[in-house]
Parts: sequence; C-alpha cells; structure tokens
Amino acid sequence: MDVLMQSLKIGVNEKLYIKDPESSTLGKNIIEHSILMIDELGFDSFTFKKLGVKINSNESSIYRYFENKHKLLLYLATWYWGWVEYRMVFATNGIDDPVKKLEKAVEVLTQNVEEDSTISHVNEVVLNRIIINEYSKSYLVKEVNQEDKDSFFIVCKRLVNRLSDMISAVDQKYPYPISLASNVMEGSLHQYFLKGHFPTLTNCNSTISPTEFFTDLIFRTLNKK
Amino acid sequence: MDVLMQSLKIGVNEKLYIKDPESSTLGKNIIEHSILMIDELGFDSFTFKKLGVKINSNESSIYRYFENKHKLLLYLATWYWGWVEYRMVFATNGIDDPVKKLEKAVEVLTQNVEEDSTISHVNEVVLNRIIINEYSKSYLVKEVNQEDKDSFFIVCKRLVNRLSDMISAVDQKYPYPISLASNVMEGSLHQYFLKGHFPTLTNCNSTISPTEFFTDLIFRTLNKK
DNA sequence: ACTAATCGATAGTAATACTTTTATATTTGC
DNA sequence: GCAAATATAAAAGTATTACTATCGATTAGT
Repeated sequence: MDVLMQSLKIGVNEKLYIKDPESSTLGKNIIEHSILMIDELGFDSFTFKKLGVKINSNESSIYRYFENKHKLLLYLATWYWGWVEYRMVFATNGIDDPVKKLEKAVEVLTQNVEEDSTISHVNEVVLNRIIINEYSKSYLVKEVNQEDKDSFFIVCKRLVNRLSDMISAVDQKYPYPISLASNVMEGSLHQYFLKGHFPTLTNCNSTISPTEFFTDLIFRTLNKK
Repeated sequence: MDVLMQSLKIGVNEKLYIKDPESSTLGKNIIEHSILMIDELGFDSFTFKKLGVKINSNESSIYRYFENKHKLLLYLATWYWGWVEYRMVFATNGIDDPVKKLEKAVEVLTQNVEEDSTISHVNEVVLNRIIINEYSKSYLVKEVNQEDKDSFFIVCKRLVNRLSDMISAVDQKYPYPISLASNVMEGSLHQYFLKGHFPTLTNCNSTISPTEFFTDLIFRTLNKK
C-alpha cells in the first residue's frame, strides 16, 4: 500500500518534536490533553503552562517534547491528515470504477467525524474540531516556506495529490485537478466553520452536509466518460 | 481606476475603533504603516510598540485608536471587503445578462490586485496580500460569535450574499448558491496563498489565474438558461 | 485667550514564551 | 540489586507582549 504504511509507521515528521510523545506516558498525556485544551480555550489562549497544570506536570517538561505550541499544532495536524489519508486509502482501495472511487474519497475527506476510536489517546472528534478552527494558523505564518522545506506539510500535500489523481482518473481533460482538490480540502473545513458560526453563509445545515455540497460540485464540474 | 475611487470613503463599523483613524493624521498614519508592517512582519510578530517606533509615535497613542491589534485587523479587513464590494457593484451595475453579470462579479472578487490607488493612505496591493495571508485569523477566534453579533463581519457577509444572488439569477434551481459563493470567496484567497507558497497544490500560476479556475468552476456547475 | 482634545513620554502590571538550574524520581543495563 | 543514565518536577530568571494609568506639553476649536 505504497508510502502510506511508511507514513503510519513513522507517524509524524521527527523534526516536529524534540522527544517523541508516543514514547512515554507523559508524552501521550500531552497529546491527549492538548487536544482537549486547544478545543476548549482556542489555540491562541492555550499555553504550555496551563497544560502543565491540567496534566499535573510542569511547563518545562512539556518543552522537552515540543519546541513551542506552533510545532505541537503542526504535529496534531500531521497526525490528523495522516489519519484521514489512511482512512481514505483504505476506503477507496479495491474500487475500480473511478467515479465511485472519487465519490468515496470525497466522502471520507469531507465527512463529519463523529466517532472517537477510544483506543488511542487521540480523540478524533475533538481533533477534527481543532483542525476546522485552527488548521489555517499552522501554515499562515511567515516561516511557511522554510517549514515546507522541512517537509512539515508533506502528509497534507500527499492527500491533496491523491484526490487530484482520482479527479483526473474521472476526467482526464479537466484542466484544474489540483486546484479542485485543494479547494475541496480547505473548503470543506471552511463550510464546517460557517455551519457552526456563520450559518447564513452556507447552505450546509443539519440536513445538507458539506459532503453533499462538494460531491455535487465535483460531479457537476467533471465530465464523466 | 475610476476617479470616483479617489474620493471614496469606505465606512467601517464604529465599534471596531475607539477613535476614527480617518479623523486625524496620526490615525491615517496608523492605517498606512500598519498595513505595510503587517505585510512585512506577519500579523503574529506585529505589535503596536513596533508600529509606534516606525511612525515616530507612541504605543499608548495607538491604543487610543484601536483596542488591540485584532480589532485593527478586523478594521483593515472590513475596509478591504468594503472596497471590493464597491468595485463589484460598480463593475456589475447595468449588466442585464445574468451570466455576464456573474462573470464580472467573480472577476472582481477573485482578481489579483495590481494597482494602488496612490491617493489614499491605503495601499490596496499590500492590503490584498494581508487579506490573503491573515484574514482567516480575524474570524478563527473563540470570540467569533459575539463579534458576529456586533456586526464585525457584515460587509463580508453582504458581499457573499450579493454573489449568491447573482449565482441564483443564472440558475434558480442550483441548490447551494451561498455555499458556492462563500467557497469562491475563501477559496480564492486560498488559491493565491497556494500559488505563493505551495505551488504544487494549485494549477494557478503565471498563466492560469484563480479567476480562470473559479469562473470555469462556477459555469461548469451552473445550468445556464 | 480660554478650553478641550490630543499626543508623547514614562512607568507600571500581569501574562507569555521561553531557558536554566537543581533536586528528585524512575528506568535500565550489567 | 546497584550504579548509571535518563526523565521529570519545581523554582527561578529573562525578555517580550499586551496592555493601563498618569502627567505634562502641544494643538485646535470658539
């Protein structure tokens, strides 16, 4: 299953942390409660000091795992997109019909995360909310070019490319497959945000889902063979 | 640019400032140089103290105009969308054909800002860059619901609604006009960002513009009468 | 010329975003 | 089972941020 398994095994880019949070109880605690705390306070008000109090640990101990909260957010985002990629590849694997394959991929990418796996320390439902509310802040920074060179966004990029390839498989002549793919990815997060905070700016609500909107958009746009 | 623009004053919600920056030289200086400085340093590293040094004024004086830098960003964003709205209404006014009207509106909304009006203290080219790089940060905050109640986003919302109406005028049966409109608005900023920092995630480049991509997307999606 | 508004300068506070040091606890390697 | 290595907690310290308050000087309006 190509690079995917590698990514799952390696997990997250090693430059994103100082010490691997998966390697200790404290590390897992940091991940688990940072997710809950960022969701609760918002990324801007979240600090390592507050997190330290919450997990009965010390600020300085958290700094031994992550350089700063920005890197932590990048770590969480990479984990999230890796998780989505895994589910997307898994769900589309074996589907031969390009239309059905693309349909499935869009569904996984744009669907609301409703179930937490309960096994790991990562609450996917809450993490999904964080991505909707905070993901943009991870790349809308002055250092983005250097961080891209350090491959901090590689998982997300691979995911967009996968979707782009599936788009092209449906309609080889469509001239903007990557833009459409990145638009669906970013746009999906945005439609969820609008649904939650600016309901007059979206048609998505309790009956119409972002998945429905984007699936419709893609298949109106593409010429099926 | 039309001469009209030179005497145009874009109205901004009074709750966004303490003292109207348009009412004094210092105020105009704050606007002019905050735009340049946010562009230069990025919003996160921008502070009122640094701005004070730059304009040979005092931090505390700037606080007499804006409560904090977040409100300043909201001010700049409101100004920007007001300016886009004005140009959009002006450019589409008098066009009867709904298709041509929508085409024009999308063009104005998604086009690259290349000319600075030179007369006002607002550099629209630089402001456009700020909106691309920082706009999301103005609403991805915990206080967004209260700020929406305070009408801080009213101009942007009006703009999306205008576009939505034009979409519906072309295809009354299209079920997601507002989502498509908000997607074009947000997505356009995103495609510009990708073009600048993640060129592999977009088909937009020096020959293909975001305008081209979104115009194509919209008219593939809508059924023209 | 008087009054109010404006501005600059200074000082001060609380919080943030770290770094460093030291002491203690835990793990592991032999 | 013990020493060595490693991990963590606690405390203290620094520089910067994000303000607030005060006060005196300048400027503008009437």
